[in-house]
Amino acid sequence: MQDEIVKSLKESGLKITTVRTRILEILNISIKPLTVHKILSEIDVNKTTIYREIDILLKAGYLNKVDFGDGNKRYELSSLDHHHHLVCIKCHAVEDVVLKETLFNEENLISLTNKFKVSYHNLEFFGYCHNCQ
Amino acid sequence: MQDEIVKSLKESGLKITTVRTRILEILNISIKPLTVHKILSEIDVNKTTIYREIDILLKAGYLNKVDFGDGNKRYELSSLDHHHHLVCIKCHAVEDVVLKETLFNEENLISLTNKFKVSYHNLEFFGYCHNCQ
DNA sequence: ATAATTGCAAACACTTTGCACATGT
DNA sequence: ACATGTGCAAAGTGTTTGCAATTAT
Repeated sequence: MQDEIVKSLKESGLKITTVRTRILEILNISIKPLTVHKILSEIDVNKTTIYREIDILLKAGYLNKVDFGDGNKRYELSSLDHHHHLVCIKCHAVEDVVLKETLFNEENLISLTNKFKVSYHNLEFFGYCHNCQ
Repeated sequence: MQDEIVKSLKESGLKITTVRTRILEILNISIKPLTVHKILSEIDVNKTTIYREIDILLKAGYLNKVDFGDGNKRYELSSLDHHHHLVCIKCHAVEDVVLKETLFNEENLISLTNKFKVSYHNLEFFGYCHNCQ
């Protein structure tokens, strides 16, 4: 694991355990956000531990929760550049996409016209990937 | 219930039942998308019936599923104009918002550069409402 | 040494299934 | 009459809790 992350974890009062390291590794390798179920299948560990660990990593800011609206929560590293996902309705392939226009202007408009201070947003696109069209 | 909807329901082979009518009424009155739990608290009906009914109405296209990422699925009438939500992280108030720039252009770009045909998207904003800032 | 981490069993919450009965058309 | 809708009990999933044992620092 990268020295930076190790240092950051220690500063958060988090120990460098096998499970913690493996979760971060698995998410680092994965090209798409993973469910608890998937992570569990990759590590020989009790499910309670995974749920607790993900909670810790989420709260400490290492992970982002991603929701594809299918009833399964997914997680990805928060260190990735800001991006959204293209989720294929048919084969469930997931691609990343970076918007040409950010939503930053929209968020500013919302702040002015709705008197609502936007902290973050969730945006995912659903449709058919190249192979499934 | 509006004649239009009654006609539409009948054409879909769906009967005009008390439960069905009440669900549509409740969602019509509500200013925000509702959870199954909330709908159940408003109607004296078995939970199984609600789950089944929402599934039917979703598939028939009368409802949209909305996800605020808190683990609870919410539903709203699909007859509403296309809009997104501003969800307050603190008091959980929900406002509707219509973007000045649609995501239509982005979806076209995605179609060209990613060869991915977008069918729909999910977009919700999270932050602090007027009162909670 | 001691605070953080883990496993296990049990509890919880949400959702679905099978089947018999009831209702709308 | 008959297809659609409903209630009930039970089963399925995903997630959390309490507590005792273990591990990293």
